Amino acid sequence: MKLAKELVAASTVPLVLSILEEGENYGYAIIQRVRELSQGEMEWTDGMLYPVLHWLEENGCVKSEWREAESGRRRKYYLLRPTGRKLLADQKAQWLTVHETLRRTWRLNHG
Amino acid sequence: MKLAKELVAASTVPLVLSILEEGENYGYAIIQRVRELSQGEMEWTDGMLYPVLHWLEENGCVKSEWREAESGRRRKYYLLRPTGRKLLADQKAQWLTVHETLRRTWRLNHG
DNA sequence: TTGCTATACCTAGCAGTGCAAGGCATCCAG
DNA sequence: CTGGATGCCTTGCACTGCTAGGTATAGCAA
Repeated sequence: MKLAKELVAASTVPLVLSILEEGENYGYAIIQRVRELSQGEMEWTDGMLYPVLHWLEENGCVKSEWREAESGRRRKYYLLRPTGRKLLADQKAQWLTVHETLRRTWRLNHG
Repeated sequence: MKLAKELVAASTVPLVLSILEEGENYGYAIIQRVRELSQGEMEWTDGMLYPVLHWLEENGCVKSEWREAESGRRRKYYLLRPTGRKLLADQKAQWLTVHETLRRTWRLNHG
């Protein structure tokens, strides 16, 4: 199933923050985690993720650290900061508000 | 709570279609219905709704009929068509896919 | 050694569009 | 006769998502 771009846009920040809430992580792995969590339904491109990560850092929601993996590769790990936790809580609340609104009609329409 | 514009964008079409699934309706009333369903959390402007309604009609998802209300006002009623029902089912499935993805992380993160 | 795939990160630039802002008309209450 | 609620419509451009392109290294196979 191809997901509408609006839906992808709406879920990007909450998903990234949620994944970072699981623990520090780096860009490439975040994309794979999204694939896992969505059971293959969501396929992010790196070109859409990195700008989001940079934005989150600029706004104090996450901080980043370069690290060397055992493999020898350089990875930029992102960690959630308090501001990011607040943003996540807010985004979660927003999502649930809309979800409840939709669910209300779906229930009425006997879904 | 102010809703992120991405989230509003993502929910517009599914919400409009869901409301029309409840029964034929017209623009102005749809905006009020959204306010009701969201318990005041979502406030749509007509400037964002009408173009969506027109798009849905152009694409055969709904059809419209001008009617005269008892009040004497002219209203343009929209009714859901089979194509619109299909789109709604698809949008609903998409929404639930993303919702499940988010819920999975939230559950893991012990929300 | 050469080439291919997976890993890993970055950003410029512009196509595409959401929606604010503005316009029009009618009904009713005060 | 004024203002607010009802009711519909469209233009235009500020904004931005994401494509497309760039860099680099590890590991493997031919």
